[in-house]
Amino acid sequence: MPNQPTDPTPLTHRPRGDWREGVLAGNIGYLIAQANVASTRQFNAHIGEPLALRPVEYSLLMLLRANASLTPGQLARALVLPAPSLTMVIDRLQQRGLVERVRSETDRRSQRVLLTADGATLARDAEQRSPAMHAEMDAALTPGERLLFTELLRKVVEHGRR
Amino acid sequence: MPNQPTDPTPLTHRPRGDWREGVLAGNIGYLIAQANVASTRQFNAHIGEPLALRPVEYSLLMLLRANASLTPGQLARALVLPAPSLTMVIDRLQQRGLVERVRSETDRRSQRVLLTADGATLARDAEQRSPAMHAEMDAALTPGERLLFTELLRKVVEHGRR
DNA sequence: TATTGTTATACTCTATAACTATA
DNA sequence: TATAGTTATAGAGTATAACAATA
Repeated sequence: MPNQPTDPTPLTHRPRGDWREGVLAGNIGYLIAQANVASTRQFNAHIGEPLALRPVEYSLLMLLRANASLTPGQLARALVLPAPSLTMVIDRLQQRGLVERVRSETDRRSQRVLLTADGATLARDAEQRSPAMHAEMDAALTPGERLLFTELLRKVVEHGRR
Repeated sequence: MPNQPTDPTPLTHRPRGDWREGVLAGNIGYLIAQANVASTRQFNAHIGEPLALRPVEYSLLMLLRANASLTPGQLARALVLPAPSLTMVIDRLQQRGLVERVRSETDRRSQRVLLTADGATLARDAEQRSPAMHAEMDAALTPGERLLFTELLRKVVEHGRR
């Protein structure tokens, strides 16, 4: 639980360094964007740079690890990415030999994306690095807070989906 | 408080639509990125499109509303933006007549950025639209959850700063 | 020499529209 | 006509290095 000492100064007037945040202090969108910067930095340090994976590439590998194979359409929806962007992501991963595309026999328009052996190895490696990445985030939160935070994020994401 | 009915299915194996999230379900970075997409959409609907303001431009105006004037250096640090990016943001706002740059008399290298009359009017308008924007986010959270969420985000951001 | 801010440039990310091929 | 996916293209965001002016 967040258990701040009660500071009578309104959040909007509390100085952070040499400036005041004003209404931004309570602005969820602003805070989410800032948190996104921080967590992206942590991702890059622990997974992105060592394995040469971008956040979206990592997410895609994790999805294929959990689902064996998915269509580009499913991946686009899961990652909230427009289809053309997804095509490029898959192209890159395919060029690196991490995923392959297999055309459906029954409907030759559609295809399934799946991990190659190399892709599965890299995905496993990436997954094993997750605890180290989370350890850094966990330094900011107690275990209880972290669980709470995850649930609240899930609610916001779920509600924001359309 | 998040008060989920206890579902014995592990988070990683719960299907969302026609796929499973796997380890991403508990991945804070992934959730933050998704939440960022949702909140950016809400920002654009309520403030960004009606007032032709990008998120960073809105943030900058709110900071100037709270601080009267700031140097580009302070703004860059506050917005976690590299200096050249900030230059371009200020350029745009200046061309629209929303902010102006004033050179310091004592140290002619530095300058102060401040709102013009038009900028102050637009900033006030933008601030008045915030409640409507937050109302949408609030539909996903109870008032208590929202406060909690804000505090947790602040902790993560604070800790991720460097 | 160090600092403030800008210019130039490149690279990534994202979004839209138009297209191909199947159905 | 509708759907799955791709190509082409443009715009926005972000990062780095080199520079000008001032201290």
